Amino acid sequence: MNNEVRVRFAPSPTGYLHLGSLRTALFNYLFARHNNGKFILRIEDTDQSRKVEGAVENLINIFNEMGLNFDEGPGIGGDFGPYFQSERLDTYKKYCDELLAKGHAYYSFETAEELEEMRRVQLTQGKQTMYDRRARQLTENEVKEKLASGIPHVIRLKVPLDSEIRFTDLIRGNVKIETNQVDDQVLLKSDGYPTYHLANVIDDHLMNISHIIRGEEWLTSVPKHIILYNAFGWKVPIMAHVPLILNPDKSKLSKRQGDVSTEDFLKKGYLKETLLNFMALLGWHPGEGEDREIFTIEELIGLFNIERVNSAGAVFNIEKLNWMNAEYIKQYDIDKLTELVIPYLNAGGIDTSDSAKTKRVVVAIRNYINKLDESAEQAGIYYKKVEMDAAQREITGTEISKQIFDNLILKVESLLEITIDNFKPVVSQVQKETGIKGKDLFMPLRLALTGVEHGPELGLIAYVLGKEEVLKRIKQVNQ
RNA sequence: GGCGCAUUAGUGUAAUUGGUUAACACGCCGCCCUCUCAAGGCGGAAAGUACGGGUUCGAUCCCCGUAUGCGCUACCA
Repeated sequence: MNNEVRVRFAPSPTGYLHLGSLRTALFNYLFARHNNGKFILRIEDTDQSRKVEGAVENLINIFNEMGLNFDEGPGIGGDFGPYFQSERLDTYKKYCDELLAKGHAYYSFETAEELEEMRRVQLTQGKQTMYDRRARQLTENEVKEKLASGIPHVIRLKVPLDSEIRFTDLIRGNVKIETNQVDDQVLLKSDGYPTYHLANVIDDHLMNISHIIRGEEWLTSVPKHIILYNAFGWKVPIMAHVPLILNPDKSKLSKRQGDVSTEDFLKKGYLKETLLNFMALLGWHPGEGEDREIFTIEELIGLFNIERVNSAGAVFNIEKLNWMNAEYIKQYDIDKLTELVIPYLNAGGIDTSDSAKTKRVVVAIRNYINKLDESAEQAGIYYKKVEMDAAQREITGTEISKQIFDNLILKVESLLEITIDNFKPVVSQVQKETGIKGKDLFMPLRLALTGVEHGPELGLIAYVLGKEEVLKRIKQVNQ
């Protein structure tokens, strides 16, 4: 027996990665890495009606992009494959037969309509809606006959009655549920595919999963799983059910109220570092005395502790996400950032072939954007032609303006080049020498350089345009 | 309806597992910087810990009840 930590992320391939799933996966990842364990991907594709083409490839791509690497899974390999549940049907069948043989499961032959009718009646009687376990009454011969005549059937879990299941959740503590509340869950569907509950338990056991970290929506089905583990005589993995992520109105985070897919956030220009950092802190905190909120993934791994995950749902606050993303953008390595920004610039119709200028532009705009898709808009001013209307031309044409321009031209010409912070002192110098200050000084300059009355600080603009262009633009206005 | 889980400023969280003026961050407001817009700096408003009972010398923290929210209640996961 070894104590290796092995956790899994087990999504059903729905076509995109929900933020809630990303966080669940992240918690699994952090937990695995923190404990030098293994992080496994298993695809739960047992619902044939919900199959989505290309979903698995897409999923794996996103994880690669996010830098969350699996140790085992589809396309990666591992000793416990296959990692698609749809390829493990024989295994489920075999274990289901074992359950049948041991009397922990039974055949059931109701049609969908019969079940619906049963539920309808229960509802009108104000009773709990669950399978009334009627097929438990079938005699051995009746079952044999029905089987022989080819009536479609499912196999159900024979839940032990009048007892109680207790378990400990790493996040929630002790939970207790009476078995009479537990449905005789279908284990094997009439199409021969297992339900989540059966496949999940068998795979977690066979794949040596030590800890199950998954969404809160599974909490109430834990008793079914425990009954199964017990029926097989298997050890129950340690459980941790993480809280849900909520919309601002506290409902479960859903597509109706905005984007929920990780891909969408990436597309808008939220950095993967931001997303990881932010999602980790949504419902988790490293503990007392820690006021930082910006963490690298390595730091998160070092700090992570599943027991410190909060047990209440957390509202997804996009304002704070924006703030954090802006923080990352401001600190990011400039070359890497430039590389990331270029596609957004191009998408906005900006030509980035002058790579030196592009980099200067990124330096200039990084303090002004929350996410990368705002880049083109912010950068526009650096690529726009100077066009002034009559009123603006009047400002740049005054005697005062001419004085400023003449003075400035000489100074700029003597500069080797305009750097990020040497233009401002030059303007101050002009101010001293001409006695012109404030708006009178800056507005003519701003207009001459950009043709616009608002914008980033002049020093930045001059830096991006460069010495040559600055002189050219001022001289053009100063004719 | 039944069962389960949750509940600290608008939001995310903290509070040495009973003793603090209940802290930090986002957001908001104001001031400073300043040609403008951001960024940055400084400051402020904002919860008496859902409510009601206990236990205790003392409860955000432990127990019970109520309310509210959410989850589950499928041959979906």
